[in-house]
Amino acid sequence: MEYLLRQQIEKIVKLTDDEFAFVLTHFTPRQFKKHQYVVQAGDAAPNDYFVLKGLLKSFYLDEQGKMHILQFAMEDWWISDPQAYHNKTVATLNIDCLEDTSTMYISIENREKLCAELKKMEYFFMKKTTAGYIALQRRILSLMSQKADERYQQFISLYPSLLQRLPKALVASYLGISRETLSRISAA
Amino acid sequence: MEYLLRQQIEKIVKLTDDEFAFVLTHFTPRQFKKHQYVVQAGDAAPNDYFVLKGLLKSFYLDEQGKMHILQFAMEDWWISDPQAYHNKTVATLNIDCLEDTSTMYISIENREKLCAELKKMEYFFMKKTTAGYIALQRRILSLMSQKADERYQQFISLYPSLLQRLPKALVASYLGISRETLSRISAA
DNA sequence: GGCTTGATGTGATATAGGTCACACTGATTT
DNA sequence: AAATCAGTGTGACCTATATCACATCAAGCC
Repeated sequence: MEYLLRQQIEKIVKLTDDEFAFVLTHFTPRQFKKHQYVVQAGDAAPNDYFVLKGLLKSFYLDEQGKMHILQFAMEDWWISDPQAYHNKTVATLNIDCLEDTSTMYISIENREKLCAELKKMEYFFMKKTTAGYIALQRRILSLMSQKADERYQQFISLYPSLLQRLPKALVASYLGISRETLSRISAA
Repeated sequence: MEYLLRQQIEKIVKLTDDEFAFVLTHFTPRQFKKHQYVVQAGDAAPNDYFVLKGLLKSFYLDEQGKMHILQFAMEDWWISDPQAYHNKTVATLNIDCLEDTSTMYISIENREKLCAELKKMEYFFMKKTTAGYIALQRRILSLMSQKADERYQQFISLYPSLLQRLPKALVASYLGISRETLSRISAA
């Protein structure tokens, strides 16, 4: 299934077979079961996971124990606690699986090595991070300028396939609204 | 004043005098006056500005003409419309000056060249973008999990120096709350 | 088959924050 | 000196959304 990873990388930089084989040596496969935690707040979180199959969420638990979903990740997406990962600190986020999940992860050490050894990969990660930055900025604008129902409509059009695999309560949490409000919105 | 730029870069990668001179050839100085626009929604926005002196804001105008501030930038900060910049599309954001400001900008073409020619700089931009990504994620969490007054307190402790240079109405817009609400909060 | 659990809907009520309107102060402009 | 304008405060009222409580339905489990 690693071809998924190669495919994604090659959307940005072309690799020879040897190069890809080299890239692969920096990754480790790992499986998780539904409900299993990949990252727990308070623990180290030195890995960035590329999803081959399955579905996960990353979330923050506030002081009142309320859950706020930052991200979902399904096939072909990446997920981590970026702060813990890049700054090599302890996680503030949690990541768990909504379905049985199969991943390939790269540790921050391996990533640094890989980037140093194969500049194409540094370029790849650069592009990926930049795209992520732009997406986050859009999300901030959406939180600031749109009403609950507009954000929901936007979610539907952006992620139709995700929608079908997620309970509505989780979509609500991602959108920053309550379960009940989302229920009333989607009824209308 | 270019030493400010060198100083910032060298927090992440060390440069020889020659290397920095080379880096500098990719930048262009430019001054703006208070109220002047640096980027206007609808126009191209192919430059990323490093602020030597002054203060700017980037903002989005929604359909109702309401302003939503995404970012401020003062000395030692960078500002652009990242989407327009990296994807070479037309701007959706506006950037204008709150004070007379002096910048050095790098066009996206020059940045690509520079990164290709001097891998240290690619590494520098990578670090900068990653840090930005993490900051945006924190802001999303803050918008989702904190009340207006908590967000304001956080802003005060994060950016005490900015606070003094900004009218409260702009701080309110950045925090995603109304002028009036901020006034009542800061009174309490 | 009965039972727990997860997902969803919906009514009643509460509230944070928005909106509108107006007042006051200091600058800046003419 | 008068006049405009930017920044700020504050009262009255409105509304989107949260919260609480309960009902329903389906699915997996003993």
